[in-house]
Amino acid sequence: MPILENHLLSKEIAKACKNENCLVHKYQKLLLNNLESDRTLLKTKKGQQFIIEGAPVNGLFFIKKGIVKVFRTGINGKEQIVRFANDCEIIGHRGFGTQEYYSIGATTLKDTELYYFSKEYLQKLLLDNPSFSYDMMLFYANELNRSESKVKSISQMTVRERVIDTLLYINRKFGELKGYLNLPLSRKEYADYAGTTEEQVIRIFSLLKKEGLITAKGKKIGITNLQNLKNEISEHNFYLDS
DNA sequence: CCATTAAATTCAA
DNA sequence: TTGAATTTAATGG
Repeated sequence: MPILENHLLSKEIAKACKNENCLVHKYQKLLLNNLESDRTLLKTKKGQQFIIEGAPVNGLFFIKKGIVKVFRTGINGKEQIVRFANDCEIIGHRGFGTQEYYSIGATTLKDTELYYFSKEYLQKLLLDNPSFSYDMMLFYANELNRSESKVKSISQMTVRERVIDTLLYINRKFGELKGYLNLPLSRKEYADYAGTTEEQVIRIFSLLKKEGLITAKGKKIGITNLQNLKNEISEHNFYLDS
């Protein structure tokens, strides 16, 4: 790859990602500027599904820029959203090791650019590069932690608490933009993450509005009393940053 | 869970 | 930029 192109690519990444822990950022020379680098850049439009449950695993996705929801479909056909992911996150890692098929699906929530690395190439990198392997291991450990917390939250919290927890998660992860959560989600998506139904979410939102804890204009949700929301779930405060 | 109405979002002219 | 068409929210049974 020509030097100039490398340089532009690096600058582009540095701009897209200011997170020091971002693996693509940290290992960009290894991942992107390597001669043997086996990657493709995938440009998807909003609402596009790029991982289908049950499809064979050939590699791993890194989000270059955008937002993605990762979900699993239950027996009843109900969608359980596992997590939301934005810039620099890894998608599809569960199927990476021994698994042959994806156990999750992933859909973009806005126009998103993804890097796709082949399994073979990443395996080579992991074998050759201890530091990269270590960071990947930390990532997996953290993911495991997170998913265990989530199991707890779904089994021990009330519906109202889970909805509040979801709001706080979105707030933590995506922040606010002029008074509203910086990610428009449908009530159904809140429900799918909180493990409840659309109607429950709508009713709880109405209550929270009456109580002056949140405001809502369509898909734009504003948190007006963050502290009180936190207080309600404080006895369960096992959520780790994610 | 479903039906109805209100509201918001999208899309194309 | 508008408003008609479509999708989504909210409520009550």
